[in-house]
Amino acid sequence: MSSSPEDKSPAFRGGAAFLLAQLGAHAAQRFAERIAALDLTPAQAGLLRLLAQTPGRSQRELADALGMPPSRFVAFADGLEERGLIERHRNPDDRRLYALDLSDAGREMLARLREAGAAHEQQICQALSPDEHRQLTTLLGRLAEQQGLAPGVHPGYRSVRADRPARKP
Amino acid sequence: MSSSPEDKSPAFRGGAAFLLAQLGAHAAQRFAERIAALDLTPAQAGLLRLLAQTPGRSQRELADALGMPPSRFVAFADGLEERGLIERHRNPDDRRLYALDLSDAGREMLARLREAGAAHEQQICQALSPDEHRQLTTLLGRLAEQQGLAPGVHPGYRSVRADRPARKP
DNA sequence: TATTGTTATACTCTATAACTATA
DNA sequence: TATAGTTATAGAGTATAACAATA
Repeated sequence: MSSSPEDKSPAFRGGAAFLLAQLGAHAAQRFAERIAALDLTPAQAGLLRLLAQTPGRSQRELADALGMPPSRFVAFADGLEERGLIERHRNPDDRRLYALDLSDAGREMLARLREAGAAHEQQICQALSPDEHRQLTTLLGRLAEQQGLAPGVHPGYRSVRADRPARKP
Repeated sequence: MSSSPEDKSPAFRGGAAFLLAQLGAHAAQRFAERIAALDLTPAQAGLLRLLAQTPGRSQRELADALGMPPSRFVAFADGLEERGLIERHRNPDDRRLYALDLSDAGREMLARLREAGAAHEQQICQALSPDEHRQLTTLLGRLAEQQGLAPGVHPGYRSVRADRPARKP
């Protein structure tokens, strides 16, 4: 059996950058499947977390933060408002602006979202010891910081159906 | 200034799973930008690598490996064949099947692709020391193996325009 | 009858560009 | 005039399902 120059033990799986892309897509997909039980997409979860962090932001700000055009944000926010998870308040000082906030139901949903996130973290990292898990988190955090990535958002939020598990016919 | 229970030094960026999704999307995007100079998409690069690894596979096999429906694979392979990077050979034993292979030009392109991959690896991991870089690769490899990910392919290949940098109007 | 490759079509998602209301 | 939010629309990308050739 021949062996390429890339063939290292135990099995060559590509460099760190490729593994990041592969594992990142995998992790995002699994998370999407998990929160589908809460009837949420990753982008919706991202908005809820964003509103918990900084309440009262305008739709334009939030759309920018999520990387989606304002026109798409409208229907996106509509869905969450109809389900009673977020509230739109008119800004009395500038009546063009909405201030978006979490409702009580939204805060409850966020708590369930955090549980899902913790379970997800364990599922993805189950191959590692607690010490290795911490090492990995530290290394990844340094990479993210150096690459200039904003905490809490990732490009997958741009898509409405970002790795949605299934589709109803 | 208040501090949430998640707020650890130096700045809370989420768990390892979130960082994986974030960095993975980022790495995939940067790689796409880089190989756009070769006029290749990530999925096209994936096919070239797949053919280098195992030549002569049928379109159906390759479509399955890339996670795309056979119907879409046709136009996908057409593009690479027209550019002279791959060749379709009829299988004499079973005339329904094509055997796809790299052309000489395809092999040259693959060499440039490997250079791009190495530069990409350095760009993404520049925050780490050589030793940390190895640690990270090892940890990620263990994660990928435990999660059952096939070496060399990732779900982003499913999309034709997977994180393509720009679009011509 | 089953399978490979292919084409056609209908459908979803999307950005772009108007439009309104406020400033 | 400029900006926040909204709506409409045309275009791109997609899966599904039919199709032809071969087994």
